[in-house]
Amino acid sequence: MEETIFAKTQTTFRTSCDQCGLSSVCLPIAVDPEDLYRLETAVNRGQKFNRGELVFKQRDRFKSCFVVQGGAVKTFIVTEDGEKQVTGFYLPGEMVALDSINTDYYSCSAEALERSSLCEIPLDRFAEHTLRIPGLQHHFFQLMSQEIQKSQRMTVLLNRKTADERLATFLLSLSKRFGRRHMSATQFRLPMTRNDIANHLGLAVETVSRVLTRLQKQKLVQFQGRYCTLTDVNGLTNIAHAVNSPYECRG
Amino acid sequence: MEETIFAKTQTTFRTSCDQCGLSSVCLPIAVDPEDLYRLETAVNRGQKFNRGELVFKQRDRFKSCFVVQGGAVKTFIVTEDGEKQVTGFYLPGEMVALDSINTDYYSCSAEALERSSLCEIPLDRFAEHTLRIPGLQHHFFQLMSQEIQKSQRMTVLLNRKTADERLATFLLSLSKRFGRRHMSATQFRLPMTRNDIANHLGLAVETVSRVLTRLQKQKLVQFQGRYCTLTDVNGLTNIAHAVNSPYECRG
DNA sequence: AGTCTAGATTGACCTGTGTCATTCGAGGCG
DNA sequence: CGCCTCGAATGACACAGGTCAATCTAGACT
Repeated sequence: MEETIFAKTQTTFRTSCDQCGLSSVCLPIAVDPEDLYRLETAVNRGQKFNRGELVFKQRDRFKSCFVVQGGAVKTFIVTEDGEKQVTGFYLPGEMVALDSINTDYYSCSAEALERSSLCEIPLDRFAEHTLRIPGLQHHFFQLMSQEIQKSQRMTVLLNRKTADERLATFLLSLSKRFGRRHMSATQFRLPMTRNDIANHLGLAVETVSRVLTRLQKQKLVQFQGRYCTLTDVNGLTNIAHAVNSPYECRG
Repeated sequence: MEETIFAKTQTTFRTSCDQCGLSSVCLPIAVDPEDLYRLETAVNRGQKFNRGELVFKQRDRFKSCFVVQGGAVKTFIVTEDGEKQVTGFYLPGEMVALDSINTDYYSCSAEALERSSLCEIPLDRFAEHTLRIPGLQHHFFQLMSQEIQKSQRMTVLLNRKTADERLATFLLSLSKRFGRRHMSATQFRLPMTRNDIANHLGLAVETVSRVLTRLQKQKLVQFQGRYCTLTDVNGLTNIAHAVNSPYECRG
């Protein structure tokens, strides 16, 4: 039933939280069986979204965070001046909307990149939950800290890295994250378009294309359309963590 | 006693929290008088740091957040590959180290940009505090959400804006933040070097210099060394929110 | 199968911003 | 007071990556 080498995006979703396989994200919320039961009744599991559908919309009233079960999601903000900026990609096991917790409105929109399944975790009455479930608060603080740190690493990426370094970093990040969920870390399908990647990394689409073909020529990766095989993780790592600053070294 | 037009950095610090003038940051933590008393005993007020001194250091055990009372602080991270990246500047009334809450270690270092005074808010036993003070958790979640959103705006800035737009945005941000604290929003001293600005905005120092003189020639700002006078806020706003993307429009 | 469209690739060219090198100015100190 | 150092400003030049334009590819639909 499992698909071949490439990470499958639409799997059969389990009906109980403790079998979901994403326990490291949600289950710390529920430490004892009673909590687990409450969690299961509170959480709205396995909502499906088609490619292009919005999971939530910037400026809508904040209601829930979402955990990706299958598929993939991108978040983006639209700035005052109408610029669209992809702020993140979310893969199975990752939680979306942490940036909006305890604010009144969603601070970004989230859109399914392919047919996806998400768990909705209602957090509008967050305070009550935390009183009931002791570990919950700590867990969410941790998730939010990570989100800040992720965003700061992004800042470094954009500030200090060349196009090649950005893309190597990006591919390795996907690899690591797929790997964490027991999917292949070296062979996967990119759920997003080159355009999304370019936007996210602050590059032109053309540059993304050029760099990817260049990395391919260097035998570091191989592409067949969206399908991606990392053939030399070390090589990529070397590029990603280039010892020096963007402009004074290359090669 | 008040200094002239320029925001004073070393003021006489009050001894009680409710007179501190930063109430919007700290006092939501303490909603009733008893809480206030607890807060005053818990918080370590008015610690002084000289220019260049570290308030806390990346990878040190996380202990406290800090609120800037007077002066200014920069935070920076050092990446695996030895790059230094200034992640933020913190002015009076702003809280530092939110990105480290509920993590084991500080995720960045904080350094005083001039002689500064900070309030230390011990949060290592954060969970107990939140049980005792109901509003505390909500308040901190809010602060952290803001921090994430700030970081995301930074991403947009770095991704989509030219050097001119970045600097206009930067100056306006300082202006707004000084203004919030009842300091002049149009005349202030930059507490950081051009180098810090350049690093933070992902530019070369030379570019910062050139752009600042350019903005000066356009009569939008005026500089005397670190002293800065915004002479045309609207003009700056126009540049900061340039209607189109960096490269297809200029002027 | 044939058509359509959105996404991806590739080449030619251009420009914003980085690098290098030099000069200038101001604050700290013997 | 002059020396020293660090930060800032400015000019000459180089190049990474953007723009424009054309072509190719692969699903989606009739």
